[in-house]
Amino acid sequence: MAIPRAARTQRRTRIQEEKEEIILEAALDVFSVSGFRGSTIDQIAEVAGMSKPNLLYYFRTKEAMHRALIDRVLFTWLEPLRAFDANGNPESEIRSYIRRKLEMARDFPRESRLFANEMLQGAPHVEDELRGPLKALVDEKVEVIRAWAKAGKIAKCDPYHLIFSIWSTTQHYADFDVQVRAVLGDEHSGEGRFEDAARYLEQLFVDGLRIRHS
Amino acid sequence: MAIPRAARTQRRTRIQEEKEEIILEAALDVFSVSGFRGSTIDQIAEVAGMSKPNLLYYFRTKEAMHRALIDRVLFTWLEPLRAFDANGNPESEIRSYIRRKLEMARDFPRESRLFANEMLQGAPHVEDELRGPLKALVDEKVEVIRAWAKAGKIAKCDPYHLIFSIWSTTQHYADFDVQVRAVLGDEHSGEGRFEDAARYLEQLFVDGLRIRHS
DNA sequence: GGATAATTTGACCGATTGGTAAACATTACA
DNA sequence: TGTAATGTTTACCAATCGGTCAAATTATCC
Repeated sequence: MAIPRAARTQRRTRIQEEKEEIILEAALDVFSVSGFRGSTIDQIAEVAGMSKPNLLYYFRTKEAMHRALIDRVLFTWLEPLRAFDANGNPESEIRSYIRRKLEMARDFPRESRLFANEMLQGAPHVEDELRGPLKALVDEKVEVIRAWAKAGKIAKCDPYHLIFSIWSTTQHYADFDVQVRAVLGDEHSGEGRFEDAARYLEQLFVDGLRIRHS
Repeated sequence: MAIPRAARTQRRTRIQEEKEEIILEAALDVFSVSGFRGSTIDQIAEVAGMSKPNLLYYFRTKEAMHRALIDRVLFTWLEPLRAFDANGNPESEIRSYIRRKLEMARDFPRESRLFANEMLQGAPHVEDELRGPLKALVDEKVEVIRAWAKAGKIAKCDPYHLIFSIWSTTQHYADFDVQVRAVLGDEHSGEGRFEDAARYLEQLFVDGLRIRHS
């Protein structure tokens, strides 16, 4: 008789690690496109290449799968912000933060969409994490930016909205990928568009559009 | 015997207009949160306060409801970009475009989320509209911006990515509303946050962060 | 007021949903 | 190699899904 997963206290088997990895990979495929409600265990099972009961042997509910996925993604997702260094100089820190976020949008678009889906639905599964760890981390970095502004190294601006604007502009290339491709047309939708985006965004944040006042 | 909706050629009844309005309103509530796949006709029927068969009397399928909703939203959603005037001066045009988009995020968050949900799912219902009318409109405005850059009124930059960045930064306040509230905390989540966002974004796009090169 | 068309609903359908039970197969380990 | 634990599958369940049907109700118009 198999022991229900939640009751296991022993170390995880090799097979467990492998299969759980495969399942989470498949779940990411499905959840990131259809959101929690719109995804079905059958879909995930098919992508994972195993039967539904087998899948439910490793994760007892659809919720548990989603939970495990969110937990894993949330940590790595905040890595770039964590790397934001108070001792660095504003220009290089902001430039590299934009670069890193953009790289994540390019290399982990499914993770970005999973998160976006969760936000659109009102964050029913992660609101605590948002109000807790996320807010704490942002508050910390906000102080860094405020200090820069106070020291005259950067224009006075609302640091919260500055962070929001970096998040939104970079994640846009993952979450709204279809729209970006459609608007740019097939000829400009190659991988070069991330380089274009990086160049534009760095310019925007560092220099603005340098609009001539008339 | 009732005449199937699609076959009707006569003018629409008063009741038809009212009920279709109620249904689309309810459908917007539901679809904008859960996306197409994640929403059910029963949910919409309950929000609309009528029985499921009654709802299906006005829209024969879930698809038809979604379609009608998307069609209605798409048009008004592009209104701000259409208003973008080639003859205006760059600063006021960009400022007011940002303002208008931000107002839409504030006043029509459900419409924004409906659209975002559709994008996340790969735009299965609207890809044609993106590649057609949307791209055409953007291309037109891109030429305006290019002309401004050529005339030296504005910094040289990729106009496509400029438009993307205005879209993403403004819509962020509708689509990621939960996150914005969580990070700002309850004390700064009042209606004033839209004024703060507008001030910050206008500054960003017009002047940038004026980072001192070190 | 009566006929006729438009609207509304309860009962129902087959398919799909999340999840279970138990038999069966495989692995790890003494 | 035997055996106990782990892993997998087939068959199935009640609930919900999108949607139909026919009967009942209501609005419209002469």
